[in-house]
Amino acid sequence: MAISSLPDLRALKPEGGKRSSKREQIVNVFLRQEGHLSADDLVDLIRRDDHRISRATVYRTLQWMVDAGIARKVDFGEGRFRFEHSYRQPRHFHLICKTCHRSYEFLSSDIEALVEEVATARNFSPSQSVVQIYGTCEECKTGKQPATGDGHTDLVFARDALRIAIATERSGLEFYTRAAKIARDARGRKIFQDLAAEEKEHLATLEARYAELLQRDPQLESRPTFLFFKGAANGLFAEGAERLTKGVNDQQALLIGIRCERGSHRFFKKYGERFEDSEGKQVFLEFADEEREHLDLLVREYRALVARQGRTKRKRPASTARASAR
Amino acid sequence: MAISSLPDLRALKPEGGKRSSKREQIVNVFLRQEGHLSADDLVDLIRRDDHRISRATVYRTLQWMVDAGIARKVDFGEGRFRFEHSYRQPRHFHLICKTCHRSYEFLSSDIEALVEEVATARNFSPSQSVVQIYGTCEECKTGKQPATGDGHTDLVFARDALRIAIATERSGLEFYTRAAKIARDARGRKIFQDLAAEEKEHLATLEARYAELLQRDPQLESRPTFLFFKGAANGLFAEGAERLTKGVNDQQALLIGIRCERGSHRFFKKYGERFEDSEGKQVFLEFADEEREHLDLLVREYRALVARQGRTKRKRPASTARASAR
DNA sequence: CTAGGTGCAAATAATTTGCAGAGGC
DNA sequence: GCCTCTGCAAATTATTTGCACCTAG
Repeated sequence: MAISSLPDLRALKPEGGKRSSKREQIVNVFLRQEGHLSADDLVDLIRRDDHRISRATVYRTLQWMVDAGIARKVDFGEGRFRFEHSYRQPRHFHLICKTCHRSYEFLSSDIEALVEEVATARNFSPSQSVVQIYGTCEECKTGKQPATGDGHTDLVFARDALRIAIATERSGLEFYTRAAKIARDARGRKIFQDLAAEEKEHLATLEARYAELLQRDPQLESRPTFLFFKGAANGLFAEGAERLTKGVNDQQALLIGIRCERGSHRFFKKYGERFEDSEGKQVFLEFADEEREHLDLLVREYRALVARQGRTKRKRPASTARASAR
Repeated sequence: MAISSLPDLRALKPEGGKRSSKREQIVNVFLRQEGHLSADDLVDLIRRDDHRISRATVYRTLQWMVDAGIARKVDFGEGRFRFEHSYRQPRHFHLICKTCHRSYEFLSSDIEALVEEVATARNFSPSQSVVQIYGTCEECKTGKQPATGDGHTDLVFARDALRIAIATERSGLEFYTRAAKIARDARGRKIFQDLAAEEKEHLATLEARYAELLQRDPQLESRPTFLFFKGAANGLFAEGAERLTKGVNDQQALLIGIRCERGSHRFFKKYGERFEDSEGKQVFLEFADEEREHLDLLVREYRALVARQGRTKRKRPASTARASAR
């Protein structure tokens, strides 16, 4: 939850309003806090520094922050609102402990997808969704402190992004290795071998980056998952790799690869774009680019293959012509 | 949302409190309404009949209803609570229109499962979860009335239960038909054929019931989905049926069948148990029983097969012995 | 000088509570 | 008669607003 480096407030949408020491003071105190503050919590905090500040100003500043996109108003059903900063904080869901009233954040690409589906089925245009799981947290159940406190979300997010990227890379490596093995055409085999080599190299890079991340926070690995995504379990290429059996020819293998790379590229791009500037975002976007390159390579190769076959055989069937189009 | 037949209030947890005309009046008006009422809405409604009723009494009665389990307090982030009756109403999620402030209900077994997973991963004991999708509803976007109003949830729920049951039955029929085709042993083939016949018969029953349901509400089929469940799309046996290829022997086929029936039985039982008495609940529970019988039959057959093989061959391998245990 | 920021106190809005009277058992 | 329900008015809680004053640009 903590913000590793405070945002530059001067750069942060100063539109509409003149500089005011009070407002800046409130914003600074707010951003320095972690967790979900109620207006009252914030008033108390501010009054430690300066007890000549009015409740109304705090409310007004909170509203200003929400409008400026610095803060988000969240409702935990307590009969009052709480505020969380949105700077570097992606939209997320909450686990809310009814005993200690603390709340924990998580993100689930899977739940998001289902929510999207439900909305579509009902012809509903969703603008925002709330997922709140009420219950009892581990601490309140067992009485003991959980091993991992509120780690820096930034790092945890980067960790989860890297884990997904690594799983995808591993399944990609498996995929291209298999593809190279069953390839019939020398040229096709070369492509798959090259891609396998590239995946291997990239995998090493990602793993190094992961190790480097762990060094920055020794407990990082034991912190709970923040970003849930089922596709990560076996990697996004796992299904494709499974389909690569002896009977598959080069063209089919290319098509399966294209489908996997496309899915992967889309996932990483979509997620990368959603976040504020952060290490995790960077991981997502870099990976998306990587996948994009592979995708382009495969598509080029596929087209070349089809063209060669067109010269040899009669002509390519309409269906594969369609499939080769982006 | 409408209650087809009003519950018998006298039977409804009258514990703790004497009969009071005012309370009964309020409860009756509340239960007659559909949708999500705010305390104020209810006060207005009550005052149409009797304007000598105090706001405080309405609040007290609402609280009483929540305690008695007749009503649920829901928070749509408006800064005040709304109330919905829980009689015959399973816990559900909401789509909330920010324009017209209406809300629509849905249930998603899939989202529930993911929520459960997240909670488990975080060692969190969930007691309740809130899923709210905010946005714009179809009416507010297009301006025209949606074809289907607020249908009786009871009927829609029964419809969805039947749809899932039918899809499962269809995939079950497909599964047993295939299994009978590839069975090597005459006895195994007989079992699969019998089950296929049974599925066919049961399928006809379910379809008749579905048709009967449609007659009760001619628009029923066009009402939006209430219960979302991915497994329904192809039926719970679809995956199993796919695995039934030539290479599969009778023992393996039985195992796959057992796995499918078990999954199916569990799903229907779990869902059936969650709801208040209703047609949908009945559909779920009856189906669960049916699957349970099939499951038992398959398990018996599997054991018999293993025993026979044990006499013929050396001895059964440990792994299959384990698999045959419930 | 002037628009916007700030404090204070009063206003709202939803909901709860204290208390005295009313009514069922 | 007792115990609970009920109405009324006052209290509480979270938040907003009116208004006069203040301050940076």
